Amino acid sequence: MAEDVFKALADPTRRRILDELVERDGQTLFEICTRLVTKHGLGLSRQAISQHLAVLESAGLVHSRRQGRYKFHDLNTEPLERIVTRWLKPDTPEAP
Amino acid sequence: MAEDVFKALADPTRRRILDELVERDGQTLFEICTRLVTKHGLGLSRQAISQHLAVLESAGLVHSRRQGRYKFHDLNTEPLERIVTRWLKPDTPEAP
DNA sequence: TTGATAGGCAAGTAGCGACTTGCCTATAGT
DNA sequence: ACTATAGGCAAGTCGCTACTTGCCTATCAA
Repeated sequence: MAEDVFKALADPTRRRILDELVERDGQTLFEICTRLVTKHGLGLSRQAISQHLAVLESAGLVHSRRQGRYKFHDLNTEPLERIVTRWLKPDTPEAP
Repeated sequence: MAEDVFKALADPTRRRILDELVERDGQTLFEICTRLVTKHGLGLSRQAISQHLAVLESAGLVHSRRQGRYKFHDLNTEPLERIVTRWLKPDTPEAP
């Protein structure tokens, strides 16, 4: 649903997670945690990030694949392209 | 800020308002109210819509011009185009 | 001027959402 | 078998936000 995508994008931490995944796909929960802490100084618990990833996944923005005791997360930009074109009129002038 | 744009888009009622404005620009508060009620069956007070319009306006998604006792609202899609390209890699394959 | 229309301001309420804490499961290494 | 690592589940707290209610201002028509 578009509803889930918009709600997923509403949170700044979740957008940061997408930022990290667009840099490198296939990161685990712990990798994302340490990245958010070191690079952005966010002091969040592991569960907070886990819940954010669940929201992103149910919105279709992130796919995950389990492998042993690791769970790798991949970015999926497909839902992003759909939602915004909703309000872009077909005659909207493109940047020349 | 992108923050304001994402938060503005997070609410389904505000997205409906954008839907109405993309159909016809320059609507007043009362026009938007009656449209939301009749077309979508939303039972919202006038102030609720007014507050939603304020959020959309401070996000830059809606511009308003006062004229006498009327206030006309216009859609502005410019912020929309910026926000999503953030996660679209340059090598993202376009639909052929 | 009076009444009706279009809109604004402010306080209060209720529910959702982000985050934490505590405990539990499963896989890997030794 | 035992320990450490990677992750999950569930309940509880707290703050934000959507919405309402009540009252006030400004413009237009008669």
